[in-house]
Amino acid sequence: MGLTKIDAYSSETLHKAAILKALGHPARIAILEYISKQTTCICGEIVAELPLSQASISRHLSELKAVGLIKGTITGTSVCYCLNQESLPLIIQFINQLHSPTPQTCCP
Amino acid sequence: MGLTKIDAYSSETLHKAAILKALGHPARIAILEYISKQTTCICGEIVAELPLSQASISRHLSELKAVGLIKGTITGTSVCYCLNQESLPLIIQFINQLHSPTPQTCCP
DNA sequence: ATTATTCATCGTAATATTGCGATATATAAA
DNA sequence: TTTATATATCGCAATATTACGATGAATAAT
Repeated sequence: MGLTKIDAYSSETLHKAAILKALGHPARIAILEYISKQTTCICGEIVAELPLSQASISRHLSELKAVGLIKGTITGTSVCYCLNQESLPLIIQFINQLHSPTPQTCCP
Repeated sequence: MGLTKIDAYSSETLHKAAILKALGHPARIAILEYISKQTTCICGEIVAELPLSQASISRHLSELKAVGLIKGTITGTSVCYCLNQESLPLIIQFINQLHSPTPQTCCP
């Protein structure tokens, strides 16, 4: 995060920022969209979906897992991933707070 | 963005990632929340709101403006900022796509 | 037991981000 | 015109991110 002064913000602000930062990369968006399209969890098919190395995909998955956006379960030699729905309401609430139905009328 | 392979993704994926990345910093979240709390646009009060230098705030504002999250209008010597509601539906749709009402039942 | 498969982690190079002081720019006020 | 005020931009140093090959760890298959 560069030289961010993290002690200047509330823990909730930091939490939201961490999740949104994890969402802010095209590979991770592609991963999440792929997972969300499936009806069951995904076991070891993600590397084939994106033009990134296995090491890079694993890193992105671990970032998504670190902020709680996905859950992973080991089954045999592969790992099954699915979305963690519980992580989303915080972000939905934040975006909705910004998306007012009565926008400010100044700033033409 | 480090060494991101941007040519591997659709422009819509890149667009979403850019907006979410802009949202993924606590200072920018604090700025947006402050702006959203006001009923009118904000003219030159943001620097006083956060413990960052004027240069740093200006940089964050320009990043938010670059991805279309806010609009700025020059009035005299100050600049008035307000949210750009048009930028939000893309993100709302993305999050809603993830937030399925019937979550996957595997991955205990 | 050995080998194959799957995923995680380490180490490294290239690039991006963050924050700040200093400075530029532009309007307002005197 | 000069001065004050407000915001933007430059240049820098510190740190973070991204991607990959190589390697490690753990289970499955032979």
